[in-house]
Amino acid sequence: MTRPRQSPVSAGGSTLTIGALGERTGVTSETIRYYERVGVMPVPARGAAGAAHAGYRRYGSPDVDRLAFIRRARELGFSLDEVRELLSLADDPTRPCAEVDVLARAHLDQVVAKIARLSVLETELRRVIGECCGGTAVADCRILKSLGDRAIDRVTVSAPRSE
Amino acid sequence: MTRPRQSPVSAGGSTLTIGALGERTGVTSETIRYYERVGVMPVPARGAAGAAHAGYRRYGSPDVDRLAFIRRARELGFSLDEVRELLSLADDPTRPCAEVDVLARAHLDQVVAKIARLSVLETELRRVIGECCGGTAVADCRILKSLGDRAIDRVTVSAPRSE
DNA sequence: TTGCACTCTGTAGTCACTACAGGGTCAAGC
DNA sequence: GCTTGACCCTGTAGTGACTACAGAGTGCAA
Repeated sequence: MTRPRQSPVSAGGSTLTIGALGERTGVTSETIRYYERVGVMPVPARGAAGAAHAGYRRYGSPDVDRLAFIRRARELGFSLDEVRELLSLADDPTRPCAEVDVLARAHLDQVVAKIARLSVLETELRRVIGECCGGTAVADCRILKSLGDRAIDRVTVSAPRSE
Repeated sequence: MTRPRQSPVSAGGSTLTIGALGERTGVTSETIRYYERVGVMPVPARGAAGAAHAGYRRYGSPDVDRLAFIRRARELGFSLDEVRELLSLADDPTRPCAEVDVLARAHLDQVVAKIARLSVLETELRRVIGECCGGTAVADCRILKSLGDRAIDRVTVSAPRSE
């Protein structure tokens, strides 16, 4: 948590260590290495043997941009697969913009569907909580009784995992 | 998908195979075994050696009830840890109902928070999509440009993983 | 006897990280 | 020169809630 030493690469320099890159983008070093491993971040150059910080990853401003892009897409809820797709679209400026639009709209649909499912859930939970009579023992607990019911069958909640 | 043979245990019988239990509750055999492994479903009796279906798991109606309870709680978005807690509450009828209420309310809070985060995300996505000018090449794509921005910094979206 | 549906165990994969172990590299302070 | 401590390296394993598969056994009908 404390920050007694500056990152080994100067703040304004064009080459950044993984930690400095992480600081600029709000991503941890471990996550950056993970992104490299799964191929959304490129394999970077390394400090030469004998030079300062030999073997350390070296990043430049295109990497900052790319990582910021990834982070923002992730914040918007795109999966890493979708991010990969967006990046490959961005890398080839001749491809049609419509592809991006399709991706974004599909994602929006997912978000809207997720909100709808959660809203059903909220209503259901409020109903279940509202039934609590304040009894002292769970033997009479209406919440548990309600969970034992098939009451939710009334609404269409499909896969619970993607809630 | 086809169903040419009936489950080996008669539909009205008191002992069910794992497949029959799954049919009644909409849970796959693999998931039921998983629930057993992680301790939310009890270790069931088995068919005796020499008897029919030796070694097969045998379930009764309490198991149907328990699994239905689990499934419904999962549909309401409770984690398996929370389900375990709910079940242990239900198993001891002398414990106070308030504990269940606390669990359900905490969960409701999470659901409400999740909806709020997703709604921010929806707005943001709609804005981003609305910016698409219908250009032909991604070189001019405003969606991609917008993803390159720091525009979302205006809103508070924290961990993307729990979206 | 063959085929098929179902069951068994055990292991590995999914997603997007996160956490660690066990080591190397540097700079500052004593 | 030595220690301390911040940072970096690789590789592996863990998370939650399943899902998928391999390779084997069981039982019934044609």
